Amino acid sequence: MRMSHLFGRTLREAPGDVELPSHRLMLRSAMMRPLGAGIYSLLPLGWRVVTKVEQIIREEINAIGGQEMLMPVVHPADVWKESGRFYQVGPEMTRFHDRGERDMVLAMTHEEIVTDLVRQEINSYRQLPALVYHIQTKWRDEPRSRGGLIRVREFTMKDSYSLDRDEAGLDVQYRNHWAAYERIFRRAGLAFVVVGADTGMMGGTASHEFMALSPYGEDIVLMCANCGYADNREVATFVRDTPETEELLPVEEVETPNTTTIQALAEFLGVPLARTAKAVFFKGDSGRFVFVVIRGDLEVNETKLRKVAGEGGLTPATVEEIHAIGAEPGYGSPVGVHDAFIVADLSIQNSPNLVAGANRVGWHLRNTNLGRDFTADVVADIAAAEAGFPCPTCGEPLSAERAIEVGNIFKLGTRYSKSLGAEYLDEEGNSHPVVMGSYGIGSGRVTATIVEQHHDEKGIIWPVSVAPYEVSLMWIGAAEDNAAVSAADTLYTDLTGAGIEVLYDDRAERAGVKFNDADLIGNPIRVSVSPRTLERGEAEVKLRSASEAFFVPLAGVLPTLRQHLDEMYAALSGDPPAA
RNA sequence: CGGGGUGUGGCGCAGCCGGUAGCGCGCGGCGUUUGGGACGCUGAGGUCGGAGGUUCGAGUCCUCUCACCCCGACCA
Repeated sequence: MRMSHLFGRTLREAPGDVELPSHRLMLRSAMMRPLGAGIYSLLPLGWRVVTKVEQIIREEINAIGGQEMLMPVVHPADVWKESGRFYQVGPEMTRFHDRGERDMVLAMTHEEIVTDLVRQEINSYRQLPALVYHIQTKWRDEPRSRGGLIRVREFTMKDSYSLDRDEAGLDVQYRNHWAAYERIFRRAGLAFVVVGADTGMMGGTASHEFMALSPYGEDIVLMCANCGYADNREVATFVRDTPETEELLPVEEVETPNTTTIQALAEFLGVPLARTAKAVFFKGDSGRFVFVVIRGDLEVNETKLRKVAGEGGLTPATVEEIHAIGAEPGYGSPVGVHDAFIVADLSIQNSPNLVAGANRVGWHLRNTNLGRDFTADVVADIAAAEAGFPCPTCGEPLSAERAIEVGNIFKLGTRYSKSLGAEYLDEEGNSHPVVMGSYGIGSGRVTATIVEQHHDEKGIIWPVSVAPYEVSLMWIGAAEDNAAVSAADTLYTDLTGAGIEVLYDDRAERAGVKFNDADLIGNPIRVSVSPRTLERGEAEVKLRSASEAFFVPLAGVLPTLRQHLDEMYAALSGDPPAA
C-alpha cells in the first residue's frame, strides 16, 4: 500500500479529552474514528488489524471443530420472549417495532438464535456433538461506554456455541475452548490470566474469563503468585480467620456519640475493626429489604450478595426505607429489626461479642452474638477479597490487579435448550435437552488491549501477527533527483512480489514526518533508503521494538526481512512457552 | 441515572469587563529546503453545538436543550 493513497491521516495531536493510550494511539495512527458515543468506524489500517485478529480466532476455533456461520443482527423478539430475557434484560437491549408493529430487538448476543436453529436442525444424538460460531455485530446500549474500543456499544464478537448430549461432552468442548483461547491470545501477543468468574445474566453453571492485565482494566482479579490461584474479584474467596471460642458476654448498651462510620466507632471505643459488626442496607429488585451484617474490617461483595439473596439487582436503601424496618443509619444492627431479609457474612458467625449498632442515634451494643441476639435468614460468604488476604487454596497473600476481560467461556447447560425446546432423541428414543456452552471474544477489544500492552511514547508496537503491515518502507531525501526514490520503488515491487505486506511511504515528506508516522503506526519492521545509504548500496533496517537500526545490502533486504519475520511469527506460534 | 467537565475552521486551542472572531498545526498555489513532525510568500476554510431570552449590540450574560469526555452506579 502506498501511503500517498492511504485513506485516513495520522494526527499530530489526539483530541484533548481522550485518556486511554489505546484510544489516543488508535485515533492518532488513523486506525479508527468515532461516530458517536461508543460507536466507531474502523479505517483501513485499523480494519486490517481487526481482520487479522479475527483470522487468528477463526483458525483456532476451526481447529477445535468449529463451523463458521452467520446469524442476523436484527431479531424478532419472539425468541427472546421464549427464553424470558426479553423481560429480564434492561435497557441495554434496544427494542423497536418494525412496520407491522412487531416487537424487534437488536442482537446483544445470540444464544436464543442458535437455540432456535438447534431445535430445527438437531433431532438425534447422531448429530452431536457440534460446534458453531460466527463473528458478528452486537449492540449493547451501555449506560456508559468509555475508553475507545475497550468498552463500546456497537462491537464485533466471535461467539461460539457448543452442542452436546450431556455434561461430559460439554466439559470436553469447554476445555477445548479454554485451550483454543490460550492459543489465540498468545498468537495475538497478549499477556493474560484465566480467572473464575460470575455467570451473570447468561445463566449457566460455570464460567471463566480471560483477563489481560492492564492498569486501565475495569475488572479486578485476585491472584496468588505461590499456587496460581486466580479469580475475578466478583467471586474470589479467601481463607477465613479461625473461629474465636471466647465465652459469650452479656449485651451492654454503650453511648457512642458521632460514630456513624465504623472507623469512628472503632476509634471511639478503642477496639479493632474486626471486633465490630457493620450493617449495610439494600433494596432488592424484588422489593425486599436486604439487611447485611458483616465484620467491620471487611467489605461487602455485591455480586456474591446478589447470588445468596436471590436478587437480580441491589440498590442502596434510602433513609426512609431503613427507618421503616426499625433500623437507624450509622447505628444499625439486626438486633430488633423487622420486615428485612437478613444476610450475615461468615465472619459474623466466627466472631463472638461484636460491637454493633443499637438502632438508636448515638448508641451501640457491646457483645452482640449471632443466634443469641439476632438471627440471619442466610449465613454465607458475601465478603470481598482484598490484596493481602490469604489465598483460598494455599494461604499465601493474594495480589489484586486490574484487568481487561478479552474473552469468556460459559457452561450454559440446558438454560436455553429447555426454555426454547431444543431436544434430541437418544439411542432409546428418549428426549433430552441439548447441553450447551457459549464462548465469546470481542475482536475490537482484543485489538485495543494489544495496544494497551504494546506501545511506547512514540506509538504502537504491533506484534507481527496482527500488525497492519509487516514492513514500513520509505525513501528519505528530496523528491526530485533522488536515487532513493527509484530504489525504494524497486524494493516495494520486490518485497510485495515476494508476499511481504508493505506500507510504502512514498509521500514527498521530510524524514522526520515519515519516521514519526512509521513509529506511530507501529509496523514491526522499518526499511528506509536514502542517498546516504545508497552510497554503500545499502538500506537501513530497524525493528520497531529495537532502539538501534542496522544496514544491509539492497540485495539482502528480502532475506533479512524474511528471517526477522519468521522469528517474530515463531515467537507468536500459540504454543505454550517452553518451561 | 448521580457527580464533574467540554462544545469556537479538519485537529489542538485563545477570545478579558458584551462592541461584529483569532493563533498553531493541517489543507491549495509558488519558491527555498531535504535523515527525526522545515521555512518564506500567498490563499481557501467558521450561521462560535442548537433554541429561546436580556441588550442598541451576544462567542461572551440568562433559561432550556443536544452532543461528547471523565468519575461513580450499571454491565457477559
